[in-house]
Amino acid sequence: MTAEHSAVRVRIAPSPTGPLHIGTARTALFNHLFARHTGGTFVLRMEDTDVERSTVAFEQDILAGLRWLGLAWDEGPGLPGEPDSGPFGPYRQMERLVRYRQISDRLLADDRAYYCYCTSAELDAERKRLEAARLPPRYSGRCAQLSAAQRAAFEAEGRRPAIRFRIEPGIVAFDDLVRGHVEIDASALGGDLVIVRGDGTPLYHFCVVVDDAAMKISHVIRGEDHLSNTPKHILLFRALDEAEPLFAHLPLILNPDRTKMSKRKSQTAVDDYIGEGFIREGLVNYLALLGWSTGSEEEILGLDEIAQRFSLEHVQKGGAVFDRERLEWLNGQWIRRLSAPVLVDRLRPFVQIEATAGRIERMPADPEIEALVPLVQERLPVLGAIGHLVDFLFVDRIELDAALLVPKRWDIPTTLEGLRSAHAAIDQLHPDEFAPEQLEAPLRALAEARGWKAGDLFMAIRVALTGRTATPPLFQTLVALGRERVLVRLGTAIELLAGPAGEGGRQ
RNA sequence: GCCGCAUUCGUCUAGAGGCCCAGGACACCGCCCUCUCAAGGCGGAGAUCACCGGUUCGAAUCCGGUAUGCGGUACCA
Repeated sequence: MTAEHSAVRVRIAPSPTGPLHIGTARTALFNHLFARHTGGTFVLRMEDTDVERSTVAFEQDILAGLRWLGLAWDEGPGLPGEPDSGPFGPYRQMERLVRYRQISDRLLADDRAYYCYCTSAELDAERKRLEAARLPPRYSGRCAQLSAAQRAAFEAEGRRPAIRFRIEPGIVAFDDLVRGHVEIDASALGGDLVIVRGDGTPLYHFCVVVDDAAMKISHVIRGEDHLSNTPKHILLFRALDEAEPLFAHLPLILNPDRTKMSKRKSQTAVDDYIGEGFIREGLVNYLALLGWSTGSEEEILGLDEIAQRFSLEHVQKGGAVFDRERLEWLNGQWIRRLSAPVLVDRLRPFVQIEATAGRIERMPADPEIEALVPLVQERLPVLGAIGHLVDFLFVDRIELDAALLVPKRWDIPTTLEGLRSAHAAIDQLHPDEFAPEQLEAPLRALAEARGWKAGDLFMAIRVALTGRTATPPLFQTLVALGRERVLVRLGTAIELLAGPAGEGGRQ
């Protein structure tokens, strides 16, 4: 890091043509980390020049998602109706049109660019012809030297010209901060590059350079899919007489089949992960470790710790397959680290969803959710799993499967006896004795007196109370249910087993 | 097709000439703990470091080639 040069300025430049993508989030993260580590500035710029596909809803989604992840930007667009923040605004490209116009005019005046009157039909035909001849597609340059008369003729036809930037022959080289020295022959770039559409709107390769220059971006940290485009950008920086930034191309995040991660094959929307109950700590930790490592064996790290350790030298070169299982594990690690009040906050919306969907009969109050924390905290890979874990606490009637009620080593008569004696034992307890420790002793004693394995008795009770064989610890569950409901549910289970479908029905 | 980049256990990765017949983590299997499920602890299996050749006393690490994969090649970003 050369500290004597101008300060580090990095950016994330998403396109509001879809919801926040996991890949965009990761690129934003790396930029943010680099800025934090170097004391630099993190800029957010919306690349909304694809008017057809850009929407304000997507823009909002992206901003909200980045904020949710904790990736605050130092400069960027403001909320609707609010001013942008930062001295290099505006930070939405569609609000910077005059600038692009000025620059393209200048390029035109310097003859670094020219008007091209080819229609897309003509261009398509040309491309097809080249492909048929097994030649690389490339613009012929037939508008490169038009006379004023020729231009006038095209104009008279009503053709709206695009603007093309002249790609001069030569080798373009740069030193990528993660890949090292890269050289590309400009002749492989496909000919002169369209920088402004026929309708006057500027194109990505042009805007990105104009803006990175205007916003004094020092390091362009982006996905590897832009590596091959970098020479175009460098040529543009030179034509504009602007200093080239340093480049760092991050490895791609991959589908399981090792192609670039896509909506078709993977879950790519950050919203969907949020909706499942991934928490920001888990997602950030996981994303940071996709293509980067500390160089040591540390792996459970918070954003600040990651920022301290971050460096581009430890960025991996090869693509990384997105591994949901590892994400879930990391997420669970972070859920376990949350304090009870924070976990209650994070859990509340997910409990609400269960209530709204009618899977539980009412929305529990905060103290009730907090009481759940010890039962669920180490059993949640994602917050959305809360429903299935504790729904039996919030419904009047549970579904009981008589077959499930009978523990593996037991038969129906034994189960009935077990449940009846458990009912009696619990019935004898004073309501104010209803605590985990006070429940366990008598029930264990009961099992021992009858010569049962405690586990079998407990399992019968568990299923009678919850309908399930896998639950939080039994005695905590009993307490959470409360004495009355415990007795009622034991009674219901006994009836079910003693009824026609139960006793005598099986075994 | 052309151009570029990449390649260490199934997956994420450590490794920057001898410490590596390759370490950690997820997933998997087993054991322990244990009222179930988790969590946790311990252990196991899993990579001829893509391949071939070279440099070197010595290569996963350096060089060359090959293969495979991926990315780019738009008046998308």
